[in-house]
Amino acid sequence: MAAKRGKPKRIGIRDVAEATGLSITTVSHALSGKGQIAPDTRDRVRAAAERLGYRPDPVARGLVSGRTGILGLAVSHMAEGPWEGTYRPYYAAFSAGATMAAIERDYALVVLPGDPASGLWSRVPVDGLIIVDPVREDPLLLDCARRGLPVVTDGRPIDPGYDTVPTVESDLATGMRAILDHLWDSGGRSIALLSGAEADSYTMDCEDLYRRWCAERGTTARIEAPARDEEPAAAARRLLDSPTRPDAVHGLNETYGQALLVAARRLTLDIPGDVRLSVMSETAAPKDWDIPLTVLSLDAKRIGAEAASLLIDTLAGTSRRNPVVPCTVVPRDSTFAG
Amino acid sequence: MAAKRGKPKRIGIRDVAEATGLSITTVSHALSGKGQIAPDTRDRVRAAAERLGYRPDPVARGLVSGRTGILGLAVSHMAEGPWEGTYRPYYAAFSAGATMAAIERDYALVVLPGDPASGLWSRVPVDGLIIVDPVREDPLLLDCARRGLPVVTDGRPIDPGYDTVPTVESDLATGMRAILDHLWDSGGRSIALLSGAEADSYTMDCEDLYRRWCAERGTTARIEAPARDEEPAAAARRLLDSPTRPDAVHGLNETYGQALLVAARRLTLDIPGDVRLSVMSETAAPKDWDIPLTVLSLDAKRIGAEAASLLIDTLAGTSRRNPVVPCTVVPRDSTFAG
DNA sequence: TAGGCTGCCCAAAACGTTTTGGGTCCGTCA
DNA sequence: TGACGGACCCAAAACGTTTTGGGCAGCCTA
Repeated sequence: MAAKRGKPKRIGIRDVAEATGLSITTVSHALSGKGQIAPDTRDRVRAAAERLGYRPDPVARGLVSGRTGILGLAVSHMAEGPWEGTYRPYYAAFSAGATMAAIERDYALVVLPGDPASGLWSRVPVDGLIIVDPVREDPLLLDCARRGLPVVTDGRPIDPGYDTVPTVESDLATGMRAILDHLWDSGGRSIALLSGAEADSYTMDCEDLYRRWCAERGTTARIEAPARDEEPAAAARRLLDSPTRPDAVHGLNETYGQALLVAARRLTLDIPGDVRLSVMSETAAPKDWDIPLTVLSLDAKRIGAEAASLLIDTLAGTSRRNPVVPCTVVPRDSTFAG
Repeated sequence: MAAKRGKPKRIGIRDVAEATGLSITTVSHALSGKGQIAPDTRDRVRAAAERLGYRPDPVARGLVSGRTGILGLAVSHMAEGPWEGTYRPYYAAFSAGATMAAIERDYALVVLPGDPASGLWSRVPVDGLIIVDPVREDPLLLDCARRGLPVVTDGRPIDPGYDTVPTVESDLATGMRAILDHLWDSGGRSIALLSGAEADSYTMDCEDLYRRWCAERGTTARIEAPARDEEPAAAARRLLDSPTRPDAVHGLNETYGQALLVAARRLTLDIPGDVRLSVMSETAAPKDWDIPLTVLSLDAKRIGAEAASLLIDTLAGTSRRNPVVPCTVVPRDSTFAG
C-alpha cells in the first residue's frame, strides 16, 4: 500500500502504455481526445490511467506546448517588495480579484517582485504579465517588450511608445466628478484635495480632474500633499487646522482618509457640520465598521479581475477594447445625515 | 530594432554555443559555474549570452531538475472559490505574508482552488503545498499524500494519521487567555463568546480555551453562535439585547466584531461602560480607523510567512520544530479609557 | 618513457510529454 | 482484381535544458 522502498518513481505516460500494451502516442491521443482512437481502446487507456493514478506532468507538457498557464503580476513602483507601499489595500484587493478571475479561466497567478533582475524572474515561466501602475521609464515594461512577453497594464503607461499595450482603466473622470458633486451637494463650498507625492497616472489624473472641476464651478482649487517624508497626519492637520479651513476634503487614498478623520476628531470638528470628508478607499472598513467617511471606491478587485481577463484574451489572440471600470460612491453621514 | 518578421524564435543555449564555437555542455557549465571551465572561456560565454540576451528556459530547466520553485496555497473549506468565506481578511493577510516570504527566498506562490479536481491542479507544477484550515477528511491532504507532494498546514489536520505533517500554529492558548484576562481586568465579569459555525481547529480550540478559562475563574461560560444561515447581526443582538446581557463579549472573527459594534451602537450601549467588546481581527481597521474595539490579532501575515518558510525548509530537507506564532492584543477604549 | 593525474572540453542521454509523418489492415468501388 | 480511402495505431522527432561519462592534451612522477 505504502510507497515502495527505493525510488518513488513517478508514473508516466510510458507506464500507462506498457500496462495497456499500446504505444505512447496512442495513450496520449486517447487521453487528450486528439487522434482517431477506437472507443474500446480509449476506454481501456482511461481505465488504466485511472487505476495507475497517472497525471501528465505539466512541466513536460509546457515544454512542448510553450505555454504554462501561469500569469505574472508585478507592481512597478515597488522594487523593494510587494505590498509595502502606501497603496497597499488597493494592491491586495487587485491581486485577489486578478487571482480569482484567473482561476475561473483555469490560469494561475503569481506575484512577482517589481525588479525584473530578481532571481524569481528567471525561475518562473509566465505566459504573460500584468503590470500595475507603470512608472516613468518602466523597467518592467521595457524588459517585457524585449522578451516579447505579452503584457497588460493597470493604469496608462506613462512612457511613449506603448500605445498598443492593452490597459484597464478606472473611470476616474466620472468618479471624481461624482464625489466632488456629492461634497458640493451636501453643502461643501470650499473643497480641498489631499493628494499624494507619487507621480503615477492615478495621482496625476485625479489632480487634473479636480482642477478642471473647480474651474467649472468657479471655486478655487486647493491641493495639499505631504512633503517628502512628511507624515500624512501632518498634512491633514495643516489643512484642517488652518484659518482658511476648507469645509470639505477629499483624500486620495486610505492613509489620507484615516489621517483626516483622526485630525478632525482631535480638533473636535463636527462631521459633517464643520467639515465633510471623503476618501478613495478599497478597504471595506468605512462601510463595514460604520465609519463616518464617504468613500470613492475604484473597485480594485474588479479592476484586477478585468486585467487578468484582458491578459488571457490577449494571450488567446482575441483583441478587444480597453475595459473602463466604473467607480462607486458610498455616502455616509460624513457628508449628510443618513 | 523591432522583432524580425517570421518566427520570433527564442534564443536558446544552442545559439550561445554556436556564437562562441563551444559545445552546449560547456556553455551550460560556464553559466551555472558547475564544471571546470577556463576563466577566459567562461568570460567569453558570459559575454555572448549577455549580448544575445539569452535566458535559460525555466520550463526546460524544471523538466530535468524536477523542481519548479513554485509553491501552492489552497484553502480547504472553500471549494467554491478562494476568498469567499467568512474569514476572508485572515486568508488575504495570510496569502500576502506567504507570498512575501516565498519571494524573499526566491520562490513563487500560486493560489489554487480548494477542489483538487479542478483543472488548475493538473496545469500548474508545484513543488509543495500550503493547506490552510484543513477540514475533516480533507481531500487536499489526501490527494497530496497519494501524490507524495510535500505539504505544510496552517492549523492542525483534524484527521488522524497526519502527525508528521509540518504545521504552523497560533499560540491561541496564550492569546485567548490574554484577551479574556484583559476583559476581566477592565471590569468585565460576565464574559460571553460569539463563536462561529465552522468546525475547524481554530473555532474548536477557541471554544475549549474559553470554557477552560471560565472554569478557572469560576464564571459561567456563555457561547452564542449564529445558527445556520442566520445573520451575524441577529446573533449579536440576541446577545446584547437579552435581559441577562453580558458585560463583555469577544467575537471570533471580523464579521462578528462588526456585528457586535453596530448592535451596541443601535442599542445606544456605552462602550466600555455598559459592555466591553473585543474581536479577533486581521483587518487593520480598528487600529487605523480608531474604532473602539479591542483586537486580538493572530498576525495572519506572519503566520503565512511562517508557513511558506516552513514549506521551503521542508523541501530542502531541513526538518525543524513546528513554529508557534504568538498573538497580539491591541487594546482600545472599548475596554478601558485610553 | 610509461603511467597517472589534472585541466579543459564535448557527445549523448535523460527529463516526460505532444506532434509529425507515416504504416498497416480491411473493406469498397470501378 | 487492383486502386483507393478510412480507421486505427505507432516510431521517432521535437521541446531546451542539465547531467553523465567520458576523451584528449600536457605535465609531473618514478
